[in-house]
Amino acid sequence: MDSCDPLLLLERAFRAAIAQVSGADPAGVDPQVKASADPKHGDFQCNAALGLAKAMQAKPREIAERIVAAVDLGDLAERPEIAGPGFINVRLSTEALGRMLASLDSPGLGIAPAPLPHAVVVDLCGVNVAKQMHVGHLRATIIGDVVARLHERLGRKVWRENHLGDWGLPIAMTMASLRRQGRDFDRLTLEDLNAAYRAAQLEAKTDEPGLAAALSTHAGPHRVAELQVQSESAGAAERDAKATLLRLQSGDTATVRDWQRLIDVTMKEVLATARTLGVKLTDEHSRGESFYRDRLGPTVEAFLKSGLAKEDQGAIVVPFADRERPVLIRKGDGGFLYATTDLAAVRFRVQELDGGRVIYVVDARQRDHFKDVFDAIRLVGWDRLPDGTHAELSHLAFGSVMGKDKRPLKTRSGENYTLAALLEEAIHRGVEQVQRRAADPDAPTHALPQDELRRIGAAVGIGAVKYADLSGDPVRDYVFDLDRMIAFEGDTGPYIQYAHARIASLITRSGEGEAAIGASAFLAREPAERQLALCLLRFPGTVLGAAEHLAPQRLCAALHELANAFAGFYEACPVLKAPDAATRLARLRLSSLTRRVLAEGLGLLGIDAPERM
RNA sequence: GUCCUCGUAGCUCAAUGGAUAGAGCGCUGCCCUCCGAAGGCAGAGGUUGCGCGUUCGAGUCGCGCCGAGGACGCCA
Repeated sequence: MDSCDPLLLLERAFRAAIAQVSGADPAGVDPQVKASADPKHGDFQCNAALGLAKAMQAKPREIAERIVAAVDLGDLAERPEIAGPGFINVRLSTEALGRMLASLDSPGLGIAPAPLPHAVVVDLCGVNVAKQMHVGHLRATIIGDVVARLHERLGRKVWRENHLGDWGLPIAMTMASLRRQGRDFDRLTLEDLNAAYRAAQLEAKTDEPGLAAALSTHAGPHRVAELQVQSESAGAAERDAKATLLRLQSGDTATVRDWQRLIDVTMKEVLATARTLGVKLTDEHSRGESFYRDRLGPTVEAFLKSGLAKEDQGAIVVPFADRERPVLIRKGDGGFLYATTDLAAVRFRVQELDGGRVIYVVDARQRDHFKDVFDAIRLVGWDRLPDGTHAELSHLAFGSVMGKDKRPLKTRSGENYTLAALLEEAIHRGVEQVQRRAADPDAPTHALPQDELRRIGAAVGIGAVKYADLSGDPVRDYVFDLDRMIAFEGDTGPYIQYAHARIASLITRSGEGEAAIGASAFLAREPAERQLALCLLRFPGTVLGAAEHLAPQRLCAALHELANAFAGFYEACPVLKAPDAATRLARLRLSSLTRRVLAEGLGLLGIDAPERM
């Protein structure tokens, strides 16, 4: 089977050569082959000679000579050149480039489905029942979706787990509050739930510290009385909520029905938002906290039985050897905490979903929490898969979305932005852009009907927001700036979409059919053609690396580079006006493959790639 | 107080331990006889927060400072 990844072929060849020269076991050799940053250093370089110098007591250049003499590259490349202190520079042959491009241009685009044992579990979205989605959920949802798509593309079984906050006192409080108001549970909107949730939170604030302070500072009797009344009504609300929670836990029919109603109302809007975002998230991906309710007691029991947990000031905690802070798994009143639920969830995901890789796409502020949970899981051995191997537990931590003032994003009136409002604005801006361009009589979108323009505009607006979010290091905060995100210039989603649309348009204008283009040979002789070809051949490795390192930004950067490489090619090598028919077809084929890779890459990012825009 | 994350060009961000630290935005000057100026070419802009160490080689790894943000047992 001929690989279309030059890196793999070169690594194989150099590993053998280095083993021969150094006498080491080939399996343990790191060939240190990488793409050259500068074309004048060749297409690839092998840096292994520099590190071997000391152990072999020879000059690096001398070792490089011996590696070059030993390496068998077949017709992959000419004889490598040695440069600088001992770099080995490799320039691929035109024949090899053409052959690898042809191999890449297959239905799978060179990404071999290599289904590994065990599933991948991605915890994403993480909404709470009765709460509006906000920008924080944007990140958990779209980053999680991309991570899931990447693994699916590699042939892995992927479980998308939307771990809803659908259980516990906050939900009971909201229900109790709505019932006191005499609300009709069949006519609720998420807006209503959100208001009730906030009201319930407010009611429950006992302000006991305030009361104590008022007493100790001898505040006026009026103030003390006021605080006492507030505290008493809060106490009543809390008792009401706790009673509601008890009824829910004991399965009281009416209470359970109302609870289900709250979930339905919330999920209807969450799933609608997921559709707007182009995220693969449906009802079947919901598995909320309530799912684990019968597993919480046994979880604590298991930790107690194994001697890993102990009682401390009435609570049950799991201490760690390397830090002061223990993790609480049961409260003094017997209630469970979110760590308990997460412990039960990790166990379920590893042992019952067969998750060999369990990924939590959650806010970076919960880093310590996940460190505790994962460490506790390893202590108790619940990271062991049915076949005895250990699951990899990862927290893909992401930073906050900020406003231009570098503070958490607010609307002009100072309210928290709902995700729905944010997306609506993005779509509006995208449609505006597309309509403005369609006004140009030369634009292929000129004669398109309005609803088609709106569809394209929505793809641009949503693509802009998603790309901006995905193109940076997830752990860092970023500033939400629609003007920058939606620009057709620069490292943006619309830029890549536009590059894709332009290539599609170029191919259409050529008048050549898919069959004629596909039958042409690949030719990459000119420097700009070679650069484009090398960029294309990097794609399979990029997808693999992005999945392995949970780094969507790598894929973004690769697509941006590819779009740029195409611009360079287009500038230097006439396509439609190529010197002869064969060259014209060959360049069209290179263009066509570029378009496919861009579309595939955007697809992995969950971003639409319109043919015209 | 303890712990975690992040400090790279004016701004937003890249750079599996490799050659002269790269893009984009913004700025200056040129360039549309491939389709749609997505851009191309040239230029200005850097002590990679500071110091010490490991290494043939450090923006990258280790230690210590400085700065910003965050998390810290009975909320989730």
